[in-house]
This record gives sequence, structure tokens and C-alpha cells, in this order.
Amino acid sequence: MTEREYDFESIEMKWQKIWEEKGADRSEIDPGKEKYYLLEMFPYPSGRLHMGHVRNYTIGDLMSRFMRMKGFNVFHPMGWDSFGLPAENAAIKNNIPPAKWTADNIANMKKQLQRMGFSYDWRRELTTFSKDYYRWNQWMFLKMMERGLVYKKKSSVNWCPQCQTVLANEQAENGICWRCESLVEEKDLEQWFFKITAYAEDLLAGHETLRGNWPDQVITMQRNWIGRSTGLRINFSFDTGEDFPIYTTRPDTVYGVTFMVIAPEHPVLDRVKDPKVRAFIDRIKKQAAADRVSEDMEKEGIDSGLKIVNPFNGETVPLYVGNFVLMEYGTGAIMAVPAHDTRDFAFAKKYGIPVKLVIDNPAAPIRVGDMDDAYVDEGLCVNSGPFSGINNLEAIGKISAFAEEKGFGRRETNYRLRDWGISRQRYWGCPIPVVYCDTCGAVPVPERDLPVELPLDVDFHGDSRSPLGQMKDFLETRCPSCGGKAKRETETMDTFVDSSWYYAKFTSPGSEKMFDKNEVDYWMPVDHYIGGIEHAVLHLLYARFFNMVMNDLGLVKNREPFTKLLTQGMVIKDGAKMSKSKGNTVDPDDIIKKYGADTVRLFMLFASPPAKDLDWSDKGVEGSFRFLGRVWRFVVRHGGKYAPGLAADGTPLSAGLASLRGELHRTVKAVTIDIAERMQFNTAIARMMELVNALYQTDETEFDTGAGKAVLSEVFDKFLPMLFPFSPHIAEEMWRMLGRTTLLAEASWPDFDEALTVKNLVEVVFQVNGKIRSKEQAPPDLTKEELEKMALDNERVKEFTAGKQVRKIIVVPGKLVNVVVG
RNA sequence: GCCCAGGUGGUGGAAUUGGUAGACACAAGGGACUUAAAAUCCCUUGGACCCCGUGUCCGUGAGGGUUCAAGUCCCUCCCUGGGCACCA
Repeated sequence: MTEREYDFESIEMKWQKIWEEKGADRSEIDPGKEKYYLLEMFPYPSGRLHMGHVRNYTIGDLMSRFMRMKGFNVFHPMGWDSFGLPAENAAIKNNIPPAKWTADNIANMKKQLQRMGFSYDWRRELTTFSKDYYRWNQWMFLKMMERGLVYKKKSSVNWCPQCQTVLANEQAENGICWRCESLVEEKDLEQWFFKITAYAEDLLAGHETLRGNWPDQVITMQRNWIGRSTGLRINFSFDTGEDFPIYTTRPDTVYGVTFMVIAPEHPVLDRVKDPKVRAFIDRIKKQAAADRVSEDMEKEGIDSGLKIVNPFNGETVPLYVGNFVLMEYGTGAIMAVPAHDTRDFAFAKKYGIPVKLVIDNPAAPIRVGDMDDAYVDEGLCVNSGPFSGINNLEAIGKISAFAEEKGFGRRETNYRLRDWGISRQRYWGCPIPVVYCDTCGAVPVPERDLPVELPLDVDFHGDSRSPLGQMKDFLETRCPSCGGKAKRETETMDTFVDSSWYYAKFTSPGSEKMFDKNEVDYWMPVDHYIGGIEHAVLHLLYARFFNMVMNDLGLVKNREPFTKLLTQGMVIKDGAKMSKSKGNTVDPDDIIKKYGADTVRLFMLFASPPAKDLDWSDKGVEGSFRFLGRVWRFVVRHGGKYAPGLAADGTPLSAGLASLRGELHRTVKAVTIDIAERMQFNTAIARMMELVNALYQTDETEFDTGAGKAVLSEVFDKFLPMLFPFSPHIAEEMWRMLGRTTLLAEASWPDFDEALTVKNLVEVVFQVNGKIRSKEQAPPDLTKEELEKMALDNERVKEFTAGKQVRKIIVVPGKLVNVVVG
């Protein structure tokens, strides 16, 4: 008789069909059970799944299946972040309507996800390009407008010439487009903004509740991005008496101000007529945004001729125009203290401006003439009027209080965070629900007229501009306020708006309202969110902001959307992230075809812990495949001896069987801890491999005895459910092969007997002066005295301690004895 | 420059509170099975040295330190990855 082969393809197809028919992956509200909402970041339907997706969703599926087996009411949905530029680019290139291109991609990727055997409740599938979804973007826009959280302003924005659209600050870091890496230009445009800055404090405060459950790295990145600073706004004045406010975090150095610097864009500079100064301002204004923020840009300035008076000491100092001062931050002007700021010091040296010391080092007094850099450390205030002699850190508070009392200063908090510009000059996105009327201006579309539908019958003419502006049917409308002729807003929302609330919509995608109250209250928040680190300050910040707004609107009960966050590492091959441009991609379909979904899943979890980058290795995949084959062959060979009623308890076991049974219980314990507490799936798999190795090491004639069958049955009963969340199809098939008619998809996670995890003999190490000299087997519960005696009686220990005095004996029970001689 | 994470065999990676460094796997080598190969099963595998042993010494980026004992703690430095960086 030939042994049954591991035919992964037919096995996987078979079980996917059965789970689907049984509805094994569906979840319903059940107040009697603890809910667990597990979510992976939904994909953009680019056309094909890549390995990064496969890794992300494999990790999520493992957790989802594990938590379900642990008795939680698990909610595990999937959907599509389906607005965005690639659809438009494809439309322009191949003349396919974006809606069709996107829908085709979704159909294909859904098939790929199903082929992997991921346990999604597909009844909850949603896609953001559907009008039933994006109408709520528009509704939120109106609600936020009512609350003053939406506004329009003309401002200098980041413009990507390649994508032909505006980018948010978060999407144009360092002057580079996040999508196409083009150099971003500055443009003055009328833009809609979400007032995320109004939530800066909330976003920061929320971090404290997330700490421990979110990676520190992500929290730190968000904190830096929000960039809160506390300081003092000081009213300096022109020598003519007009106010000249600045913001500083170093009021302790205010007596050391020897010049001021102002941004070239600052409006007060209009009064300066000196042609040399005008030429300088014009030149700096023309510099590209990317150059202006580049780290090695030369700091330049010019004396504007204007004079500024310091309210603290009445000193008059010159006002320079400087290319390094930002108009958007603080007041667009700064006070400069060369003695105690590195940048100011360099600038002062370059232009021959005096340096005035106001903080001295008590340990080594400083002479201004000897300084070759600013003194930025702690010290005592000097030359600082009434504040001389006190510690500069204390002086910060005292000087601030003094300025407030005198009325020329005010404590102030500033943020680096800017409001979120959401207007995009593109077609394939959610229309902004606003019309422009000559008499009424910008008027929001009334709630009853939502959704403002995105027309789908579009023609791109091979042009990269949005076609919305040319579509009369869309463009021309009536003003909801006065009824006169009006034109619609032709710009669309940033797609990050779509992904800022999808997690809550999953709870009730079919609802006629934004959310079904029962569903959203039961399932939210997301208990465990899994996705890439690249969204640390984009999606994850926007979504937190949006959820807080939804919370304030009474739409969701929780303040934070994602209780626990896991950021998984990238998939690397040949030392670089897999990417088409590097040509080092591996197509998941090819690997599935060759080894099956179960092997791909196992390898993804085995090759590296989830937070770390994963090195792709074709050989490594083969190793995972080999392991599954090894398990398969064992079950084929010994499955006939399975007797589920037979209990190992109370049966006298041979040494080999007892050891195997101990190994089984230790494995269950270790795997449980690895998944539930440590989220270290690679070692969980290693434990299971060790158990399988132990099965092969056991004399197989033992399995023919009654006791052997009992132990073997216990192994199958615990091992197969344990393998299930990793490689579900093969586990389910072997379970059925044993004659079981239940589904592992509905089974519980195996338990273990703590008493059986204890070995009856442990290896104790004997050291002399910290060096291992011998090892002996001993019962695990020997007392310190007994172990000490055992060590001293050991021949090897005697050899190394002969003729020396024993000074100390350290005993770690069950592990080690160290005899210290000297 | 500042902040965070790292640096362990030929490779991916283990080592949970300081207590046997290198689990598990890949690669490599050997054996069994086979006419042969593949597959499978078994064994060896950090380095050096020798009296080939439950042998000695070395070994977790480098150098110091604490300790009976350090991959793990402390100090200094080097390197890699990530983040921030004219934010006043």
C-alpha cells in the first residue's frame, strides 16, 4: 500500500470551501462572550498581493484564530482602501475607467486572500470608493464644519508636479513626495483644512493611555511630529514704538540678545526699501522649499536697517532678515542669543555681531573672547539685571513670570504640527461637499443632498488633470442657500480621510446610518491592530484624530481607536526591501502554487519575530514545507492508533512515553505563552518542531501498546489544534483523517497540566569558580544542602578543588551549583 | 548633532527575572534505504589546541568595570538600521 501523499492544493481548496459553507469565520454580537476585534491595515487594491501583505495578514490570521480558540468572540474583517492615484494613472495609460480597474483588482486580490485561507468575515467587506461609504466622509466634513474643524484658506502648499496634486505636510516630508518621491514645489492655493491642531493636546495625552500597548517607536515619532514646545511670547518693539512679538523657549537668555532675525516672507518687511535688502528677500523667496529645509543649507542674512528694542533692558539691536527663519512657526521672527545658541553663534561670527554672555559656567568661568562655540549647558545667570546669580533653569520660570507681570510677555505653547490639508486636485477620490455661489460664497451641501456622487463616466483624454472641472453635469448646480447658479467644488479629499474611520465602519458596513449603534458600541475599539511602521505619523495619527472627533460627536464611545498596535517588519530579499524597481520581488502566487498556503504561512511566521524585518529565503520555505511533510507522514503512519476515549492519566507509562508526554505538555505551555504573551511566533514553531522531533525519536513499537496509544492520542488531540492557527488546512485535514468529525475551526485551544510540565530529572551544572566542570541528573526538588553535597561529592569538582579552600558555595536550585575556591 | 532600536556560528535566528551561549531551521559533510537519483530516516557541524576526554583554552562589535557568575547590568567608544533636525 502506498502512503497517502500530502496534496496541499486539493486539501486547501477543500477546507476553504467547508469553512465558507459552515460560516466558521463569521462573528455576531454575543454579549455573553468577550469580544476581540482584530484588524490588519486594509490594502490599496493595486492589482496583486505582495509579500508584505501576505506577512501582515498571516500574522493577523494567526492571532485571530488563536483568540477565537481561546474563547473570544473574534471580529476579523477585510476591505479595500480603493480611492487613489494609481487607478487614475492606469486610466490615463490604458483608457480603463478607474472604477473598473479598481473593481477588477479587488476581485483578483480577494481571490488571492481567500487562497491563503485567511479567516475573514467577508459579509463585512467594505470598499471606500462606494458612495455608501464615502457619503459619510462628506457627512463628517459637514459635521466638522459645524464645529469649526474645517476651514478654507489660501496658503503656500506642497505641490507634487508628478502627481499633479497638493500633499499634506505628513506626505511631503523633507520636500519629497511620499508616493512618487518627486521634489515637492511650493504653490499658493486655496485649500480645505481639517483642524487637527485643535487636537494636538488630546493626541499627546492619548499617548499615555497607549504606552505599553503601542511600540515606543511609534509614540515617539508621533510626539516628535506634534512637536509641542512651551515658551514665552515676548513683545519686543520697533524703535518707533510698534510691537514686534517673538516666541522663545529660552527666556533665560533674553538679556543676551544682540540681534533679531525675521523670515523673508514677513509682511513688516514691506516697509524696507533698501534695494540690497529687497534683492536678498526676493532671492531667498525663490529658493525651492526642499532647499530651504535642507540641513546643509548655508545660513544667510542681511541687516534690514530696522532697529528692535529689548523690553527687559531697553537695549536696541539690529533686525536681520534670515533664510533660516520660518514664517509659519511662532511669529515668524526670533530673538538671537549668540552666546548660548549654536546657530546664532555661527551667524553672529559670520556677520560680525557682538556676543554677550548671560549664563556662566560656575566650574570654569567663560571669557567671551575665548569662545569658539555657544555655551549651551546649565549655569548661573550673569549680566541679567535682577536675575543675575540664579540658576538659568530656575530663571526660565522667574523671567516668564516677570514678563507676564510687566505685561510684555505671555507664556505660550507652540506645535510643529500643522493643520491637515485635505484638498486634492484629482478625480478618483471623495468629492468635497461644497458649492461656490457668486452671492453666497462657499456653501456646504446640505445633509439631505448627500452623497455628492463622483461621476463614473469619465474621459481622461490622456491628460493628467482631473476631468471633474470639464463635466458640466457635475460642475453646474444650484446654490443650496439662495437657489442661484453655483459651481461644485471639483477637488476631492485626501484618501487618508477614507482610511481614518474605516475600522469603525466595518462593524456595520450595510447600515443606512454611518454606524449601527449596537454594532459599533459592541465591537469598537479595535483590540489589536496590525500593520506597517510606515504609517506611524500618517494614517495612525489621522485615524486617532478622526476617532477623537467621532467620539466628540457621540458616534463612538472610545477615545482611542486602536488599543494595541503591532507594527510588523518589512520583507527583505538580498538585503533590500522587496520592490519592483529593485527587481527582488517574489510573487506569493508562485510560492503558493509550489508549496501551498500552509507552508507560506508557516514560513512567514517562522523566519523572524513579527516586529523585525524578515529575510526571504527560498531554502527556508522548503524547510517549512519539509516540517509539514514530516508531520503529515507521522499522522499517516500512526493515525490508525488514535483512540480519543483512551486516557493517558492513570496508565503506567514507560520512561519513553512519560518523557514524550512531559514534552507535549511543556510544548503546549510554551506555545501558548509565545503567542499570547510574547507574540514571538518563530519560537512557538520551534517548540512544535521539537515536539515532532521527539515523536520521531520515540521507539515506534511503543505506540502499539495501550499506554502508547493513549499518549499518542493525547499528542494528536493537543498538537493538531495547536498547529491549526499557523497552518490551518493541513491541521484540519489530519484531524479528519483521525476520524474526528468536528472542525478545528470550531475547536478550543488545548490546555496543559502544569504538574506534567515538570521534568522528574533535571540536569544540574557544577561549576568551580564559575567554570563548568561537570553535569549530573538530579530530581528537580533537591534542597540547597542536598545539591551542595552532590557537588562536593562530584569527582570532577573534587579534582578542581583539591588542596584549595572552599570560600563560598552558590546554589541555584534545579539548575546550578558554583563552588568558589581560592 | 539629538532620540530610539540593534550588533550573537557560513546564514535566518534562540537564550522569559544575570545562572549550561548558539534552541529551532537553512546551508555543509557523513551514513542508511535505492541498480541509481530524488524523496525520506539517522548522525556530525562556533574556533583553536592536545594526552581524543563528562579534555584544556578562547568565543555574543571594541575596551574597561560590577559580580561567585555578564550576550544580559554600568561606563567609554565603534558600526548598522530607523526617527527627528534650522521649530527659535
